[in-house]
Amino acid sequence: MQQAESVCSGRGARLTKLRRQVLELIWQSHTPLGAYALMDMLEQSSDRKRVAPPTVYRALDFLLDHGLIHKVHSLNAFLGCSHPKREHKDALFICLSCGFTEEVQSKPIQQAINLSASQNRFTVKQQVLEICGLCSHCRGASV
Amino acid sequence: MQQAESVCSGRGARLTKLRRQVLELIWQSHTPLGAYALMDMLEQSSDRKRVAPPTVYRALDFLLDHGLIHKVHSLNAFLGCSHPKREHKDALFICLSCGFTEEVQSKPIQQAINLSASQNRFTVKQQVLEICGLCSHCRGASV
DNA sequence: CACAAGGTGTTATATGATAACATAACTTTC
DNA sequence: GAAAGTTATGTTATCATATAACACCTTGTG
Repeated sequence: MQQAESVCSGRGARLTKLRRQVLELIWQSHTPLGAYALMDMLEQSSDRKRVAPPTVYRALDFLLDHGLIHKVHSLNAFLGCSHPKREHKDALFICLSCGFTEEVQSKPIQQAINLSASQNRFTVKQQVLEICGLCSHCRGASV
Repeated sequence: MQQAESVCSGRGARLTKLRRQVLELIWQSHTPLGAYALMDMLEQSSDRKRVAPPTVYRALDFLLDHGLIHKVHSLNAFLGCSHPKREHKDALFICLSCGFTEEVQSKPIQQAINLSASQNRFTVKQQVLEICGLCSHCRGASV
């Protein structure tokens, strides 16, 4: 969370109360959160009355822009980024059982993707790699 | 399309008129189609009057289950699968300019992902790899 | 034919996301 | 510290994506 502060102040971006609250909620959950769930949680957990969708989406856009969260496309949900400072592309391992989601950086994966892209003469702008399955915890237990 | 027939009959699945129409529409487009676009196209292109969302989503679910189409999560859209017979996991290269989307199988990518999964003691059920950028055509032209 | 299973139709509604415009809060600059 | 400008948030409406629940029809089977 202090990281977030420093990232923002480092670029003159304002981590306002709303944005901070949204970021905290996302961080407190170790499973990805949808925008409407966030709206519910904001309503519950604070002085604030219910915010409308644009409000929360703007906060999310801000956090996305500054690399403080990721969007999980296969869930339409949002997740705190574990290393907001470095520029990075990484894989998300998403447990279908407990929802726990881990962000992993892998050079081999990245190299293989870059290789495949160049073989297809393709210029990569963005990539989404989301791997759903069972985490080490849940694959032992029967689900 | 004959492939689709054989896949279905091979497992006693019924490729009904509706399902066939949806599949044909998806195949005729070389860019991914959204569910509501499909509903519009069904209305236009056939005897049929406008179908409701559940109808088209059920057809899509059927086609997904049988591996005849893929869902492109980053676009919330659907795309014909190029090799419905073989079991496969692959990468989608999606051109942001022309929308052309190509399904690519890459052993190095798959090996790297499997390696990373096993290092994280993670059992993979499904994976989504979507790479957005510019195709060989569009990256020459200014966009 | 009667029945069961599977498929489709229909209505309503949840969830995800954005456009357009109004108001409020914070920063400069003077 | 007030005026002006910028950035953030509130509000209303609306579009897009997706599913739940239930009704009806179709098809295959005994």
